[in-house]
Amino acid sequence: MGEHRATLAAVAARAGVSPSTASLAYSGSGPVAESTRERVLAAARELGYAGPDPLARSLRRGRSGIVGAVVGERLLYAFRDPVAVALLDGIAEALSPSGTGLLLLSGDAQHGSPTPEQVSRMPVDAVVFATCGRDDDPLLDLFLRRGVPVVAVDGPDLPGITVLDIDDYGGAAELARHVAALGHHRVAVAALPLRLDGRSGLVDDARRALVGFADCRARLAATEDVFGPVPVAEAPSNVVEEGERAGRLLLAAPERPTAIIAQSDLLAVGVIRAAEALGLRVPDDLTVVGYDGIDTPWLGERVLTTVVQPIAEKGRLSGRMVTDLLAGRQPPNVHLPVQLRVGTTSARPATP
Amino acid sequence: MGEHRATLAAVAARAGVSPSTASLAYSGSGPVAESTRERVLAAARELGYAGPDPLARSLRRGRSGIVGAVVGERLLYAFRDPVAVALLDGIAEALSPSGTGLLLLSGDAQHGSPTPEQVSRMPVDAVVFATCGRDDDPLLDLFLRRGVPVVAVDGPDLPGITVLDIDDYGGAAELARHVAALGHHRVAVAALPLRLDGRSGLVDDARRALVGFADCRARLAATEDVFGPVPVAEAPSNVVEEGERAGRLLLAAPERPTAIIAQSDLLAVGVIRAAEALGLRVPDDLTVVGYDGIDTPWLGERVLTTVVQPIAEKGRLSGRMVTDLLAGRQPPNVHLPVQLRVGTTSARPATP
DNA sequence: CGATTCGATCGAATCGATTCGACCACGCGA
DNA sequence: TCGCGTGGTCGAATCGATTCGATCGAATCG
Repeated sequence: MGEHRATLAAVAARAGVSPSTASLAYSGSGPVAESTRERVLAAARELGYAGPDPLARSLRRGRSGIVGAVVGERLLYAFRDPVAVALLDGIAEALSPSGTGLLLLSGDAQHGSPTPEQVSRMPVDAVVFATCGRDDDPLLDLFLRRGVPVVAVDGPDLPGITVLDIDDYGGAAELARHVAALGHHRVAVAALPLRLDGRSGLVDDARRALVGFADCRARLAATEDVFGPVPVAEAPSNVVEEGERAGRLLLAAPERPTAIIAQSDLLAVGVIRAAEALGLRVPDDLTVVGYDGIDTPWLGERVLTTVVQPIAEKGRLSGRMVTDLLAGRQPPNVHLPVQLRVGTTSARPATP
Repeated sequence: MGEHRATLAAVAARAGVSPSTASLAYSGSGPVAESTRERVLAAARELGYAGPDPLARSLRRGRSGIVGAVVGERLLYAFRDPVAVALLDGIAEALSPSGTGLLLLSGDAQHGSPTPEQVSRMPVDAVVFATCGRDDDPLLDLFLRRGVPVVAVDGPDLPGITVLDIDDYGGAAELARHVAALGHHRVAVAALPLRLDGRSGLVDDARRALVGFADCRARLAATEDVFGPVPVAEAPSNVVEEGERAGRLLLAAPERPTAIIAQSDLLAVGVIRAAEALGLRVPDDLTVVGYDGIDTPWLGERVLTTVVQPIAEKGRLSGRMVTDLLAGRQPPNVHLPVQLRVGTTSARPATP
C-alpha cells in the first residue's frame, strides 16, 4: 500500500537505459538490441513490473482499445434476448483479434438506460447501441460531440451514425397480411417497450405518440396499415413474463381478439401462456404470432409463426462495422431482409 | 479530422480563467463562483467541448472507473448460462450507482480464454473471474502483480484473491447419495469442461488429471467418492447441444448406465434429449440429474432433479464484493449453501 | 482598527508512458 | 580513405486533465 508500484522509468533506471529505450523494448516498435531488451525484461521481473500502465499508454496513444455497447435494459433482461446476445457475441468476436475490449453500458433497475454522466466518463474508441435505437437518445448526441464513431443497431438513422437494421416494416406487413388472410379481424398487439421508462399496460393515444424506438414503431405501423387501429398492450421489457401480462390484459377485453400479434417471440411465448391459463387453445381459439425467429423451447413441438431475422449475420455484421470504424473506414449502412415463417400457432379463427 | 478536438485548457482560455479553475468548475470539487462556472460552461458549449477526456482524468486520478469481468468462453455460450448472466447482472447492478463500467474480457472461438496480452492492456480497477475459476490461470497472476483486486467466483482459493463459491462438494455428494439410494450402480457423468481447450469426449486418466476448475473437480470428486470411478464424458462448453453429444457418447457404451449425472442443468437437458432420441424414457429407463437449479423450459412439465444454488444471491453478493474492494474494504470469502431438489427425472432403475 | 479566516482563483507539478528528432558509432561501397 | 546509410540509444516534448500549495481581496471577529 505505502509502496508505489514500479513504473517503466524505474525499470529503465535499473536496467541502465533511458525510459524511451525501455518503452521500445516493451512495445516492439522501433529497433532494440536483443541484449538490451533482455536486460529491461530482467529488471522488470526484479521490480515486479507487470507492463506499461494501460491508462498512460492510452492517453498518449489517444485510443483506449475499448468499444462501448449500450444495452439500455438491465443485463438480466437484455441477456434473455437471443438477438441481443448474438449481437454482443458478434461484436466481441470481431474485436477479439485486435485485443479490443467490450464495455457494457447498461441500465439498472432504477433508471432504464445509463445516465449521460456515467457514460461520458467512459473511455471508448467507438460505441454500439445494441438494443436501444432511441431516436432522441441524449447519449447519441454526447458521443457524436466527442467524435466517437457510433453504430446503431435497429437504431435511428441520423447523420453521422452508422446503421444496421432489418426490414422491420416489410416483415411486419407480411406477417399482418398472413394473419388477415386467415380471416382475422379482431386483432391486438403485444408491443415491445415504447420508451425505456418502465411503463406497461394498455396504450392510449398520448402514449402511442411517444414511441421512441424505430423497430417498435415500424412494426406497429405495418400492422395498423393492414388492420387499422388496434388495441395495444405495452410490455416494459422483452421477457416472457411481461408477454404473459400483456396477453392477459388483451384477452380480458370485452371483445376478445381472435389473434394477437406480439412484437417479439419472447412476448409471443408469454401471450400463449396467458391464453392457455385462460383455457384457450392456440391456434384453435387464438392465433399468436411473434417476431425474431429465435429458439422457443417453451413451446415444445409447436412452431411459432413469426418473422425470422438473420440473427447470426446481424451479429457478424455489427462486429465488422465496428472494426471498420476503428480502422478509420466508414462502412455503408446495412438493411437486412427478413422472412415470414408460418408455423403452427396461427390458423383461421373459429367460426362462432 | 485535421481539427484538434477542444481541450479543457482551450475552454479555460476562452472563458478567461486558468485551467485549474475550469477543472474545478467541471468536477465540482472545490469552491467556484457561480458566475465563473457558467462562463466556463458557456465557453465549453461554444467550442463543442463535451467534458473532460476520460483517459486523462483516469491517468491523473489513478482509477479508470472500470471493472473487468473475465468470462472465458465466447459470449454466445456464456450468456446461455443463467448462472453466468445472473452474476454479471448482479455486478452491473452493484456498479451502476457509482457509475462504474463493466468490461467483458471474453474468450473467442479460437482460443478459449482471453490472452494475457489483451487483458493486460485493459485499465481495470478490479476484476471478477466470473465463469472460470482456473487454478493456474496466468491472468490471475497478472492482475495480482498489477495490484488489481480480484474476485473469483467458484474460483481457486489462493492468497490475495477474494472467493465467492458454493458448496459444490456437499451438493454433489448429496445428489450422488440420492441416486445411489434409488438403487443405481451403473452411473456415468456428463462433465463440464475440464480445461478451456475445446476438447471433448470420453475422459481418460491423463485428461482427468488435468482438471483445472475447482467446481468441476469438486463435483466429480463427490460423485466418485460415492460410486467409485465412473465413466466421464466431457463437454467443451456448458450448452444443451454439447450435453446431447456427451449423452450419446455415454449411452453408446456396451454396459449402458442406468443413471447419468450431469454437472449442470443445461448438460442434463442435452442428455435427456440424447436419451429420448434413442427411444429411452426418462426416468423409467434412465435417471438424469443436473446441477444449478435454473429454469428448464425444454423439459415442459417435467422437473429436473438437481442441486439448486442460490443464483440471484450469488449475483448480488458478487456485486457487493466488488464494490467493497473498490472502496478499499476487504470483504470476507463467502461459501453459499446449496439444496437438493428431487424432481421427476430420477427414479429406481428398471429391474432387468 | 488590526488580525484572521474564508472563498475564489491561479501556477506549477504530476500521473506514466510514447514518440519525434537528434546523435553516435559502425560497416560498407566507391 | 571518405562519405553515407543504418541500427541502436537517448532527451525532451507531449497526451489532457487533476491537485497541492500559494496568493489575494473581502468579510468576520475580538
